[in-house]
Amino acid sequence: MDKPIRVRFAPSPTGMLHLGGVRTALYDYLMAKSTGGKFILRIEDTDQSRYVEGSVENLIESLQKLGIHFDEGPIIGGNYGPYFQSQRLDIYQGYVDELIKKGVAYHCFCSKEELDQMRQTQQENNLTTKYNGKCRSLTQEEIDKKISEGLPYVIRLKMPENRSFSIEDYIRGHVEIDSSLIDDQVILKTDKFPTYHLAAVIDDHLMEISHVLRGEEWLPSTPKHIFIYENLGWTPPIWVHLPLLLNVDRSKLSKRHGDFSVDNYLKMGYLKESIINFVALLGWHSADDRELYTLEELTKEFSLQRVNKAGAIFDITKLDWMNGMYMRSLDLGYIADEAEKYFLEKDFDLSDRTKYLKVIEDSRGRVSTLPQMTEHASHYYIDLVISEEDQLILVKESSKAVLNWYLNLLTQNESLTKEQTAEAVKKGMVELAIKGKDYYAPIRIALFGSAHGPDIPTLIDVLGFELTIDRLKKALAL
RNA sequence: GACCCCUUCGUCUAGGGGUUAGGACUCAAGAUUUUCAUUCUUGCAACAGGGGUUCGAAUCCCCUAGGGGUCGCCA
Repeated sequence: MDKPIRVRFAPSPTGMLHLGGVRTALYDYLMAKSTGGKFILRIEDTDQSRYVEGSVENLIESLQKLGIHFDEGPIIGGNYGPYFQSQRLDIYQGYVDELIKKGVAYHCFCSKEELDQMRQTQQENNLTTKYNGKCRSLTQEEIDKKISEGLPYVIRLKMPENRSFSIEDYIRGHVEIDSSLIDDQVILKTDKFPTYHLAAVIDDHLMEISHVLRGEEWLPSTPKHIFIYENLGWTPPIWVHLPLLLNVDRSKLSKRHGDFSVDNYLKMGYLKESIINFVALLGWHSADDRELYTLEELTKEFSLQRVNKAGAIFDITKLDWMNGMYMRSLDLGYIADEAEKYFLEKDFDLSDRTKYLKVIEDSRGRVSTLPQMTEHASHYYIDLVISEEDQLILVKESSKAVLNWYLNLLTQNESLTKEQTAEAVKKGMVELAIKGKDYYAPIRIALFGSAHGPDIPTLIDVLGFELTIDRLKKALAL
């Protein structure tokens, strides 16, 4: 029997959770859920200089908002904690000592200036930039002396010279990388914090991670990780290097090209349902033609085998379509609740919940995001602004006849159902002997402020008896 | 520059030796609707190029090209 499936999402707290992270976290989550495994959140805060205040909170909140819940991690804890790497420093130190003892890691006292110089020279001579191994064979005496002098140092991995590392990647298959190309990676920094390479390996092992899902950008450094596993006597996890999410110009999704944070997309009025669904489809697809999935349905359908190799461009056009689909198909009350803050921002009076629900029902079929509804809905909530062109239509004799007919209808029938109104609309056309545009345009302009818009029964139904009459009178008064 | 990864419509993708290369988004046209939106129908649009292997290649192999990633005491 295979080991239980345990996957982890391990972001560094350097900013808001962005869509690329969501995709990784989502695949982690789906993988765990679909196999009865565990999904772990681990915070990789080993670089204090890049730490951004509030980002851990944002990461957790964003995942929660999207419904991607983790089984172990910050706040909720678990049997493999702590889940902040900054709280695991002692653990790393022990393994660093072990690696040094084994002779596969060493002290390096080279200064930043020296290293910069070295890199520059290498670049000028078109050589691979790599540590030159100056401190590789320092004697114990030399090391002790430098340490006692208080010289700062780092610990580097002593990569073997002539061997080849084989990576068996779940998605990419067999990848071979020659050790001579790999740098003597710093694994412990001057400040005694580990670098990613050390901390991730140790934690993944200690937390019994079975599959490491991460972006493809990690593939080139995987040999370093394998080397550490080997020398600590551990079995590496199954590597799963996910294709990258790309900007429209095909470069790696980055902040430079826009704000791809979850917060931002939520703020722009995209539903969590469509964000999840859309992001899931960036790199994964079922064998059939299906594209619409709830998170729960994804857990049933998702499989790592069907994840693509090529990077996927994040194109918002399809997200817009998908969001529109969810706007129309999800529960009306839910959409109304989600949209409420955008309506409140516009100072619309939502005290009449029934009316609000009708407004939402009419609006949601016409747009692709939550806030876009407010524009259409404004015709129901604020005083109409009728264009000069439309005013010319309203003052025509036939138009007045139409408006009067409706005014008469409404004053005589205070409570018409939509169906009854629909019948009345047809009757009015016959009685007045006015057809088509001449009949519909004036009434729609009077009630909605535009010749284009919802059908008349809907208009009257949403506006309600009083407001309809009020608008009719105002139009007649022009 | 070196190394690694990738390559089917503009975009997301299905297909993995024999298919009229399928779907979705976008766009266009038409239908429905009093109008707008929705919805429906149809259309435009792709196997990066060149060599092999094979009776047969989008599919397997090689080369080339293009794109991306990595080359930090960042992750």
